[in-house]
This record gives sequence, structure tokens and C-alpha cells, in this order.
Amino acid sequence: MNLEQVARRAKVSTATVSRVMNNASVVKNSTRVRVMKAIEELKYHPNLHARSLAGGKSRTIGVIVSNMENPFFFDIYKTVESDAHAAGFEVVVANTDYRSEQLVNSIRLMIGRRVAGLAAITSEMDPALIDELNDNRIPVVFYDVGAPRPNITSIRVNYRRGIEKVVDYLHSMGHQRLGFVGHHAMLGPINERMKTVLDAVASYPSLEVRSAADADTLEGGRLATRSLLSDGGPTPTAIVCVNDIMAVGALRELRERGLRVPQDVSVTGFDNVKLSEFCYPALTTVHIPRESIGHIICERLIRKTEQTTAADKEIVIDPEFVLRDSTGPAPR
Amino acid sequence: MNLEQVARRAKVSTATVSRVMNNASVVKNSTRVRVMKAIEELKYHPNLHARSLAGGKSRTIGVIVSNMENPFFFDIYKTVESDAHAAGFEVVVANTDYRSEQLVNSIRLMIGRRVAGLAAITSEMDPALIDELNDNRIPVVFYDVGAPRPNITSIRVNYRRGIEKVVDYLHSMGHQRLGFVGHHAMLGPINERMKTVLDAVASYPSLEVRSAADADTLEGGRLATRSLLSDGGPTPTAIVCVNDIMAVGALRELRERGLRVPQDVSVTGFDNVKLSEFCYPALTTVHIPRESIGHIICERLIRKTEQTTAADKEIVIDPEFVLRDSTGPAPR
DNA sequence: ATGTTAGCTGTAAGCGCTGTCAAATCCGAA
DNA sequence: TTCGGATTTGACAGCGCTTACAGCTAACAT
Repeated sequence: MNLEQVARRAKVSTATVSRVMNNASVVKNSTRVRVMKAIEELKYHPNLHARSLAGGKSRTIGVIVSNMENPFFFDIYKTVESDAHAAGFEVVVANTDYRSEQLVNSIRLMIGRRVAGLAAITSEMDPALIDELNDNRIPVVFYDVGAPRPNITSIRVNYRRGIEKVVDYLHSMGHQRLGFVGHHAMLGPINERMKTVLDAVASYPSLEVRSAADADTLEGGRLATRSLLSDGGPTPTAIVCVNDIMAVGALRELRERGLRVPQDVSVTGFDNVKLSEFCYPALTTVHIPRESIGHIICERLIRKTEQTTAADKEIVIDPEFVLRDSTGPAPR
Repeated sequence: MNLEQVARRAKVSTATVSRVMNNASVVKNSTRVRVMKAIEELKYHPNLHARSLAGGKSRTIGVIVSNMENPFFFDIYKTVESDAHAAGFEVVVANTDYRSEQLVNSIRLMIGRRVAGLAAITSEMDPALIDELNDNRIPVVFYDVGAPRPNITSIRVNYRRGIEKVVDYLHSMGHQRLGFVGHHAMLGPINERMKTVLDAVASYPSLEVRSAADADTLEGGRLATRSLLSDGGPTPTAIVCVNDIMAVGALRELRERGLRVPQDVSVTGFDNVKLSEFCYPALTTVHIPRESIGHIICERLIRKTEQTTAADKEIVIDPEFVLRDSTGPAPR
């Protein structure tokens, strides 16, 4: 089922059918109707591969995320998708599961698909890959990794500032022993986030911190918290989690051990995902404006696609502290 | 950057480069090495569109879901994705947000992409679309909608049985006034799920039920519960939710009204999503084996793609009741 | 020396669509 | 009736890749 069959049926040339499909240039109304009828009758669906091959462009943008299961990523994706649709673009996603080997595959896949733009919302990133991307002249937006370059926009959250707000608050409430729950992607090279926490803690000589990491899931948060609580040391009075999902996992572990939140232990999340208001107790967290991030991504990718305005830059977002019910004064 | 350039650089023909790329047929080792070197140096990435155009096949399977934000869908998707990757297939997803107009777009998109197989995990489905799909000879798996047909496998959960288990249990605990929280996709044509609840309730003359619906989100669950509790009627002693996510929303509304769960009101979910164990109190729910569903989907789609074994059928899954902490005896 | 095989590699015909350019058609004006 | 320009259409050359099929080279048998 292809253009030619439709053309034959409508007794026109393939060029005309193509024109009707893309309602480009002027087609006489009577022919248009005839062609549309043929399309309808034949239930014709243009082959998108052929289309982008011939047209040389794809009107598709690629989004790569570390873990779609975490609503943080999903929220960004969702915004990108709806903006993209509004602009007549399609979106294809890929998950890396924090595996850099998957990242490589995904990026190659996107290049192979000749996407019009690519957003990478991942914590891992290989500089060599960035070069490949650059060679392919495809506009890219990175979130949280890599520096801006020609054709690359970089969005980052001032994570340090966010963590500082959390630690300042906890300190002001009299907490001394903190626990940090991170996820596996943060192991290996001394991770930025972990380091940030260490730095923030270091500014208060009275504070000490222990940490544990596991998968970036509810269960992972629970397991990391468990190991934090059973490594022999004194129980922390506050647990700072790398994100809300893991914090909800922490909440459960604490509950099962009979520790009350926030009377016995305070817990903080990060991201201000919707779930953080719905769990019990509602999480004190740090708001990351995921929708704005999505909008910025789309704006940069699509604008750059349409007019080659290559004003690349770095966009830094300052996160906001959100006080809810999972934190309180240190016990005793 | 295309085959020809690589070929030129490696001083071979494009056919040979193609052979190397697909490591098909026998290429002399020395040539292979030369070609690979050229590919490497040129950072060549084959154009996937051209590839599938020329090859006539796509090794991509499409998945359409109603609401990726609900982990129920995500879990299925995730399983499909990993099985597909293991078999050397790619997966592209599309969200309908329960809008049938989006469903149409998504299906057309998938046909346009000439996917090798399509899974529709949606609650809405237009029979006319099914015909289109059928005409395109692409293997399809439906979840919860449509009947099996040539080339179409249908997976369905015995939702009725699940709801009966919930209602039986609630009745046995002395509940009389039930509330049902559904989502918007269920409005309009008297919905199967709603009807199921009504039927189950009808088998116990002493039971009565009121219902409310909102979006399929945490917030939607909260709002629907709110309207259930403020429509003037007596407060239900148990709230049956169409899924876990909405149940977690219900939990919040109840909490904010000072109603204790399960002492004052019992709440049940559906799906047994991971979150149902992590919320407080942990949800009594009905387990739907999402992973099995994902495996079945992939198995059917990919097997059918490879060998045209068209033994189509309907697969029915019997869900299991999971008792946790959000339900108890009716008050008083 | 010639014929045969086997092993590699090149040639070229599409895959289904777009976009350019030229041809055909149509319209009112002369 | 004829002509010029505007309006519609058709022919065709690619887009980058796969895949017969044909061609070439070496090695071996006759």
C-alpha cells in the first residue's frame, strides 16, 4: 500500500498525492477530494521512514532519561511531549536505567533515527559521545551533565544550594547525626551529589553524616535506609534522601522499625514529586520545577531546529525548599 | 555521512560496507577490518529510516498505553521493553491520556512507522481502527479491549472476579455502604468496570454503593473521594478504588478529614502496584501480574513476527486478592 | 593450458516518498 | 478565436540502504 497505488486509484500522479498528504502548494479542490477519497478507501498510511528519508528531516525529538519509573523524569518527559506535539513533533524516549552502556545504545539509536533534537536527562554522560553528537550537528540539551558547547544547551539545577537549604534547616532544628540515602548511579567517581552533602555538612562542625545507596526505587530507598540503621552506628536523627521516591522507601523502613517520623527521625526528599504530598507523613523536600525544565528543553530544541539560532548557553535553576510534615526538631 | 562515504574511505563498495554492518554473508577478514576502521573514524551511524525502507522490516514494536504516569502501565511497558531488547527489537511508546483521539493518532503513527508488532494497553478502542490494523497485517495484542481475531491476541484480566473478591471480603467485614472511586475514562458508555462493581454489589441486597470519578492520578483519587464524602449522603464505610494510585489519593483525603483508615473507613486499591505496599496504611488490593502480561505480549508479538504462526487466542488472567492494612471491620 | 570451484566483492535495481522543473490546462482579455 | 499568465499537474531524480545477481580472483583438478 503506497503512494503509487493511491495515485493510480485517484488517477493522478504520486506527486499530487504527496501534495495532498502534506497539504502543501495548491491542489485543485476537485482533485484533492478525489485523492482523499482514494486514501480513505485504501486505508493508506504513509510510510514514515520513506518520508523522512526523502525529506531529509524527521520532526521527531529524542528524550533519554535515566529512570522513567521515577516520576521526576516522567514529569519532564510529559511536558516535553506535550510541547512537542503542539509544535507538530513526535517524541521518542529511551531509558538507560543508569547504565552507561544503555546510554551509548540509546544515543546511537537516536542518531540513527536522525532526530531533529535530543534531550538527555541522565546522570551519566560520556564526553566521547558528546563529540559524536556534535559531529552530527544535532541540537542537544543536557540536564545536569556536561558543559554548554556549540549546539549544546545545558540546564542544571543548583543542587548544592538545595542541599544547603535542607542541611541548614536540619541543623537549625538541632539535628546532629544525619544519614544520606543515595542511589547506585552515584557510586564510583566521587559523586557530585554525595559530595555536595558532605560539603554542606562540613560547614557545621557539629554535624556528622553516614550514607548508604541502593537502586533508585521505593524498594531501594527502603533497603538503603535499612543498611543505614543497622550498620552498628547510632541511629541518625534525620535522613536526607537524594529524591522523593527513595524518601518514601525510607519512610516505610522507619515505620516498620517502629520509629516515628518526625518525632524520632526526620526525613527529607528532593524533587517535590506529586507523591511527596500524598505519602504519610507528607515529605519536606526541595522543589525542582520539572515543567519549566520540560518547556525549556522543547523551546531550545524546536526553536533551534526551525531557525538555526545557535545561542547556546547554560541555564541554572535555583530550587526551593518545601517544608512539610516529615521533619521536625531533633529528639530529646 | 553515509554508506558511500564509508565505502569510499575503505575503498570498497557500499554493498560490502552494508555486509559488514549487518555482519551478514562472508566478508574477508582484512576487508572487514578496513571497513570497521573507516566506520569508526568517520563516526558513521547508519540511517535507520533508510535501513527499514530498504529492508522492508523494522524490528520495532509499538506499545500504546492510556497513562504512563500510572505505574501499572509502566510496569507492563518495562517488561515488554526488556524482553524486546533481548530479542533485538526496539520499542516505541505512545500515551493516549485516555483520549480516543490520541489513540487514533498513535495507532496511525505506529502504522506509519511500520512496526513489526503493536500492543495496545488502553481502555478505549475503536473497532474501525482495529480493521485498519488488520488490513496492515501487523500482529496486535490488546489488553482488556476487543475480541481476538485473526492476527489479534487479546489478553484480559477477569476484572469481575477481582472485584467480587473485594466486595465479598468487605461484606464479610460488615460493610454496608460502599463508595466507588473510578476515573474519567469510565464515564460515558456504562463502563465495564463500574458495571462490574454494581453487579457485585447487587448480589448482596444489604449493600449500597455510590460512586465518583476523576482523573487517573493521585490528585484525581483525592478529588473523587472528596466528592464522595461531601455529596450529602452518609459516609461510606469502605471505599473501593479502581486502582492503587487513586486509592492513595483517597487515603490522603481521608487523612485530611480526620478519618482513620481502616478504623473509620476501609480503602481498597487494584493492581498491586509497588506503591501500594509503601503507602500508609499499606493497601488491600488485587494483584494483576503485570510482568506476565508483558512477557505474553512480547512473546506473541515477536514470535509472530519471526515465524508466521498465527494461532490467535484470548488469554484470561485471574487476579488474586491481597490483604493488607487499609481495610478492617466496618465501624460500630 | 583449460575448466571448475569457491570465496569475495561490485553493480544496480529498487524500497516509498519529496521536491524541482517543465508541461499541460485553464481563464479572461484582446 | 487566439494569446499570455496563472494555476495545476506530471515526470523524474534522488534520499541512504539492502539485496539479488553478476563478476572477478585464486586455487585446484583435469
